[in-house]
Amino acid sequence: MPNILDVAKRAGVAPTTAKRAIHEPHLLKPETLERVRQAIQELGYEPDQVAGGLRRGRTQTIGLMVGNIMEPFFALLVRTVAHAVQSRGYALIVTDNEYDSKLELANLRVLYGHRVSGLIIRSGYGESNLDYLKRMRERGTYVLEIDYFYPDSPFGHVMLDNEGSVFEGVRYLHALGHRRIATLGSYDPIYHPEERSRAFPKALQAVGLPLIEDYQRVILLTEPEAYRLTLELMRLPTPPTAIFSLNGTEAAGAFRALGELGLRIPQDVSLLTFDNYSWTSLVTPPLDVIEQPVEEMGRTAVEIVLEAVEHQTLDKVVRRRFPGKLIRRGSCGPPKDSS
Amino acid sequence: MPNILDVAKRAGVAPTTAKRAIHEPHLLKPETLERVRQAIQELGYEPDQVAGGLRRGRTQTIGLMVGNIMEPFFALLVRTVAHAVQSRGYALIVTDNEYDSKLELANLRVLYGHRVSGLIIRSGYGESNLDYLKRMRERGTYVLEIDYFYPDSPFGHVMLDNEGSVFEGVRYLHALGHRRIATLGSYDPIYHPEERSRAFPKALQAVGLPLIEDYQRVILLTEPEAYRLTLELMRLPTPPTAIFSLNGTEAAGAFRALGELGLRIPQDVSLLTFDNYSWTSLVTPPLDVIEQPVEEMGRTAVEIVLEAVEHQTLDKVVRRRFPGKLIRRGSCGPPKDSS
DNA sequence: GGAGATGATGGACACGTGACCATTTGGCTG
DNA sequence: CAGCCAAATGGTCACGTGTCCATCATCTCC
Repeated sequence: MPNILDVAKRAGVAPTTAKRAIHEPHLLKPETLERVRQAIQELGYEPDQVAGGLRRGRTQTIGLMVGNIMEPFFALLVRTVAHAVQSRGYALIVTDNEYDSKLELANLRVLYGHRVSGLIIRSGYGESNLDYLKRMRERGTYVLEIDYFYPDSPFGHVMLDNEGSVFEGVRYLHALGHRRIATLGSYDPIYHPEERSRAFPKALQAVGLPLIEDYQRVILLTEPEAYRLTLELMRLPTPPTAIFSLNGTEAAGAFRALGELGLRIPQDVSLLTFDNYSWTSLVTPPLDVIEQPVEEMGRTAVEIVLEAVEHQTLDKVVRRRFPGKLIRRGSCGPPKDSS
Repeated sequence: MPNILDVAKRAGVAPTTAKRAIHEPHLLKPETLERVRQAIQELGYEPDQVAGGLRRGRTQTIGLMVGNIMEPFFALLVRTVAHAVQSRGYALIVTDNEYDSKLELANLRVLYGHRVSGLIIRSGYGESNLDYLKRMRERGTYVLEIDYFYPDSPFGHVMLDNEGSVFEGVRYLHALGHRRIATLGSYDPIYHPEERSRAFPKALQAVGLPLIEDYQRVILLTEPEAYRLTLELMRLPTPPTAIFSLNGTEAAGAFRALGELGLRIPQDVSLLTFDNYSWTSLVTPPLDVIEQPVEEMGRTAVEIVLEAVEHQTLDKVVRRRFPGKLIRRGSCGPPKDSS
């Protein structure tokens, strides 16, 4: 593996001059520059980011921790972030936490060990790793939360306008005539500290609807739990006339459950969900969704992180909100009986 | 950021002793070991992988290059590989090539710059980066191909048994009575050098069916191209009675096209596809698929790579094939007219 | 033509670790 | 208690780069 010394020797210049050909080529005489460039070419030299990272104190590396790479929301986020950092010459180390704070801590250690310059994190619930994140920042990593943030978090974040989107969804269903609306999972300060479920009661209040206690259940926002909860809800003596799924993963479980119960959408029950996953437009009927601008959020996150990293303003706190977009396709309609 | 020297000082031992507490704790007196461990704890010391990587000549890092992270096949692969390498103390750098060899080369450079110990790559088509990969191997990176491999590749690979799976799919459709079967994309040595499309004519021959030239079109295996090709095929004077989609991304385009044409599955046309993507079981009818054991393939790839890395047997070539699994759900049936 | 400014190039060192070799300590034997 | 050996601990240096400071050549100006 040739290094910069080999390049210098071959070009007949001092190591410093060779390095300058890479970082400050304008300082060199064109003729010298050309000689060095040729030597680089001939040897196939490529700078060792590891050595550079050691000297610099941080690597040209960004960490991205998501909830679960399999969820299309995160897959798209990974892709967008990967492209954005690559175009700036950084590499992306990807991990997930499966919403588990122990696994999260283990993976944070790995990222810290690799001295990532920046970290974009979708933290899990449960016991907080905020202390560890703070220490990472003290030691040179810029931290930005995405999609969720810890209460009292000292870090910036990039988020959907969850409250506004829930309000919009509830207004939409209310306008269609629905009076009995259920979300798939309700708020809980510890197990489910999520903005969407938290906003739901407020949204009902805003349109003058009561919160139906029977529909309130704390669950994980996964497909199997959403499946079970949907079955339970629809078997109640007075089932909801509309189901509001809090993410696209839940929606798959709900859709499956409704299908198995033989309920027609939207005649028997309306279904609205967050996340415009591609399958939602393939099923019958295609689903009404609230789309998140995932790519814009990802690119913004990278900009914030790299800006802070390159100016070494690690304490800068940036908070950005993005609006959701309601897409109507036909899975929501007036309720059967306006009881 | 405390380093091992700070730890040594605090524990009142020499640096070497402190290092041994991490790598060879059995050499230390239990009492000394305890003192060092306490110092590590108190300082919150964590080894600098960058410095270690420099000294060692390679980092505890594996590169994974996929075609497109958004495709569920690759998303699942990323997740599996990430978990597998993390459990062995490695970090994963993820990139994609969008099946474009120029982007691929740019990203390979990034990976090489970071001195990854191993590389798992799903290469794109077109101009080959084989030379660059060979140079990476010469310089210490173990290379393993996955899902596709270059003709004359000197590297090992982990692959589906594509030919066997295509044979199984064709036998299945033939047994149902189909005589006019089309794949979504046919073989081309340069633009589409893919095992599945290549195996298709042989499979037809094996069951005694002729290859219908009218159905042979070279396309990229993407959703929009599959959508267009499906429209074209079904508008032919003598359209196919069964469509064999070569991957799950194509299947979405085909399904959409068939829906727009008002064709009923499987009464008017049967649809069979590679990849058991989750949406395929949600649509009406649920699709018959050939499932790949993605997770097993990912874990196997990691095992092969880490084994070679840790024993520094970079020239070892391992080739593994995994069988596909046909799952029947109802999207394939007898053709309308057995003409 | 000499002083000073500018352009162009060179040399030395530190980043934190792992590998290797050197030294000290303690226990046992005769 | 000397001698020896193993156990335990210590010291030194190189990995390849980025940064800082130093040197040398050339040009300008009065």
